[in-house]
Amino acid sequence: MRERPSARRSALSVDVLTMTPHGARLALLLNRAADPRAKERWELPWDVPRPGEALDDAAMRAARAPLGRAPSTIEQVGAIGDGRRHPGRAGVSIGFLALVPAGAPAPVGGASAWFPVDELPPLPPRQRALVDAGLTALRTRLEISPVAFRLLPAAFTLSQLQEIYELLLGRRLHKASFRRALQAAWLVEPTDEWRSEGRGRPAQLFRFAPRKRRGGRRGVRFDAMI
Amino acid sequence: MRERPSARRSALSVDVLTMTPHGARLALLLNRAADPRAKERWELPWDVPRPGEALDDAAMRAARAPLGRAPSTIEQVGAIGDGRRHPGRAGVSIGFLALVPAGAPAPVGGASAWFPVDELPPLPPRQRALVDAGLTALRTRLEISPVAFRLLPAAFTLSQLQEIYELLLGRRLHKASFRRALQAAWLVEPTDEWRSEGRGRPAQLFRFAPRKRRGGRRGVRFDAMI
DNA sequence: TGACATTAGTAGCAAAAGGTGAATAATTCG
DNA sequence: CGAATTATTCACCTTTTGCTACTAATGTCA
Repeated sequence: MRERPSARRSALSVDVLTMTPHGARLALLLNRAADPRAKERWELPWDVPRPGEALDDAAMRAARAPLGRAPSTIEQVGAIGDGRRHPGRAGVSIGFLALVPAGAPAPVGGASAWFPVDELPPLPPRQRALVDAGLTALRTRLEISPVAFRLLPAAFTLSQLQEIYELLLGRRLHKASFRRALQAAWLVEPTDEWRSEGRGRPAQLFRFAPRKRRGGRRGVRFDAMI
Repeated sequence: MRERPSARRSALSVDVLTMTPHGARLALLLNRAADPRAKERWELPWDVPRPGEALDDAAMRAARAPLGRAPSTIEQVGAIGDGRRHPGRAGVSIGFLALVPAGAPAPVGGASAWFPVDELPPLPPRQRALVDAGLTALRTRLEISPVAFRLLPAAFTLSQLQEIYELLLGRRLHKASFRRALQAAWLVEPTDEWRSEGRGRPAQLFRFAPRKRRGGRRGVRFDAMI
């Protein structure tokens, strides 16, 4: 079982937002609160970096414990150091987004569970703010970082990929346009496998394999601003 | 004169990347190193947050001291907490990007100076990494956050705005296309002032005034990824 | 004063990119 | 086998973008 961070006040914590698709929704991994006096019963996995340890490594440790394995990516999303309460009473908490491919196993033991992000239980205020920042970052990075691919196994169907985008964007996308744009960007390559998912025509499996940038000259886009 | 942070080892520092356009280049504000034994003679302005003080407020203090006034924006760019050296020997350093409109006065006293970002003197390794992260963040946020407008005074010409974009993107943009996209996004509104800048036709001044979003339905763009 | 250089701002067109619905393909189920 | 279901592609049309060229307003200098 994992070692729980000491209850002593610490200067710094790393708090992990472990996300995975669960059906048509995004799920977040929460730990049962260690402190029985805590008003909130659940909290983000968190830990205190060891002296000299890189923040990413500390976050990876915190993510690994309840998950039972390493997430496919971990990236920083922001630091909060104001008066809002943190379960470890850390002065500053740094949020990390950990992405787990769909089909993740249940968390280790009964001390952790997945929650749909739109039905989260009450959280310590600072962690609640980190969750909001992380969800915003996830959507912001969707078009510039391969986050969607990190929420899928190495081989996936284009319909699965589109579902991830729809889940993260919160709206339906047109299938033909989605595929045309994807192919034009040389981001995926087909494998020679096909998956039959019950009824209907089997789908070809693709893998994430970004190719060289073709002439990337582009004007400026102002329509994504504010 | 500003109070220099204590030389004691601290758990945390906020380090500020103060940027302003200088001619056709971006300039960064550096402080002369406090420690005479330091190999690098210059360093990013930095400070240690007071207990209970929000990180943004601490960063604003650190930015204000050498600049003599508040920057137009300050935003977090990332935290580094690995083995790389920091002048205050902080365990973790959080980088903040502070933007200053063009035409900034010279820094306060002789303890600070502007340097073009592509000709920076040697910096403490951790601060060097923060600078790189900050420049990347600046370019990444260019299309989703009004950073370019924060590098200009409240009233500006469209040519000035285009120059900022060209400076940040490192490439020339087409005038007609730039203006057409800008007008279509309802981001600026004309004032009734005109500026005569020596030779050539006088330019109308505009101000940043984002209007309501017109139907924002859009497909997914994959061409900005990786 | 008038030709010319210089900077600002616009039009218009062709090409590329994007949105949409329908057609076609390959399966499972009954 | 035929209906239902899912995948994949096509064809058509609209919007966006890149580009060249043009007009406008000012300073310079002979």
